[in-house]
Amino acid sequence: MPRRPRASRGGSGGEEVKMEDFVESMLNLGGGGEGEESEEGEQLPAADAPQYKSKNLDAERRRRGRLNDNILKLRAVVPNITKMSKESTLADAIGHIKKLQNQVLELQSQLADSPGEAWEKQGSASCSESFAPTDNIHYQGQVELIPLGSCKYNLKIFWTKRAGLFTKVLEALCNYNVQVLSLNTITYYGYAESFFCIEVTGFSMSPFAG
Amino acid sequence: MPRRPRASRGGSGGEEVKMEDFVESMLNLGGGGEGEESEEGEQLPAADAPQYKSKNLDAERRRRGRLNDNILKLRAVVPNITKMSKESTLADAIGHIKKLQNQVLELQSQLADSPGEAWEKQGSASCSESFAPTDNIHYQGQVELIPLGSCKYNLKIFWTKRAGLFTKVLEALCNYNVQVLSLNTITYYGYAESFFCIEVTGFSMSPFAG
DNA sequence: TGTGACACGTGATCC
DNA sequence: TGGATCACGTGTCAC
Repeated sequence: MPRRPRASRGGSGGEEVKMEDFVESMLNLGGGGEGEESEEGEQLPAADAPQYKSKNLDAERRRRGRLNDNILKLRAVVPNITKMSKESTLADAIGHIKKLQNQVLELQSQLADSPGEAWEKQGSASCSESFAPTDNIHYQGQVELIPLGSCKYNLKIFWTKRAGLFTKVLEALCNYNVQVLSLNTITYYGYAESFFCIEVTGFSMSPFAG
Repeated sequence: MPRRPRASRGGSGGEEVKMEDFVESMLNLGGGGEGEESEEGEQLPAADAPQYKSKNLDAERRRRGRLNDNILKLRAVVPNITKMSKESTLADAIGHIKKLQNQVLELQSQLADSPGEAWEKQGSASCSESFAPTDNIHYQGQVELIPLGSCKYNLKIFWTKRAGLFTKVLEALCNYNVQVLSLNTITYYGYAESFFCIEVTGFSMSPFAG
């Protein structure tokens, strides 16, 4: 029986007065106050008293209104509402939040997947948040080179999208006898980030080195 | 005053009995039931009556418990809890759902972003759901070519990731005098999808065509 | 008929 | 000391 933390037991003798107020207000509400004070009048003569409002009656009303407003707003942003009840609304909101979080994780893992299959192990920070285009950082170009093995590197280039720029980068790579093993490019709002997994060889079988 | 739809005014004469039950239960609760039935005994002699429970007392308790459980679970899945209150919990949940939905939309637009800046207008279906790696469809390779203008195309290739394969594709493009204007590649769980924006020219200034 | 969901006003508690 | 929040038991409505 963990409930019922009532029964403060130790207050002054004023409890009966409060109880009487409570009973009176309940009777007033039950009677409605229209015209049938006949039965109530004989029980409690203060039937025409000005309602004996509790201290926090309207505050509690406001609080309930805010809570219900939030329940309504929550019901507005959750697409799959199974039942029009508070409990179902909360349960659906919980399920929707979990589904959205899984979706975000999946999309981020798809975006963050890199050619070297071990990009994070190289110490490069995961860039889930810094990718937001609302960051007011203006890059003209940013290059990062991370050695992987003997001749392998991860090349990370951040730039502003421009037609023909990608070809120039490939040209430059070819000039250094670089072979592109794999490549990821993410473009968003005029920016682009490319992750090359490259291998530097003394010679090249590809016609690019011609 | 839109509230207070009470005062049904029209019930039978059994209202006093219900009110008495209510008052009695309130008094019993107020006393706590430990040992000080002295004052209550003189007010209502039915202090040892079996509580005169309302019809739906425990049902209401169960309902409240479920609601609070859901509030707790909701508070568990929302990361940014500003205040430990029901209202703030709901408000934070609403904000979190909105943030997650915006994040999902942004990530999906990043994934669906294509070099031609108008990939969707070419009739290619938006692939937010079919990208899920849990789809048990095994591709050996899939190529799609969508004409954009006079000499421009969108080339869409779906393959299984393999080292050196990307170089072979670039070789093939070079053999057709194709210039890569821009490129998006998304890799996930061993699969890769590349979106080329290419231009076919009779000659090429890039060294690839050598 | 009765069962569940709600709104209501209250007392208690925390700051 | 008030203001805010909460749990409580009730009456009422709908199915």
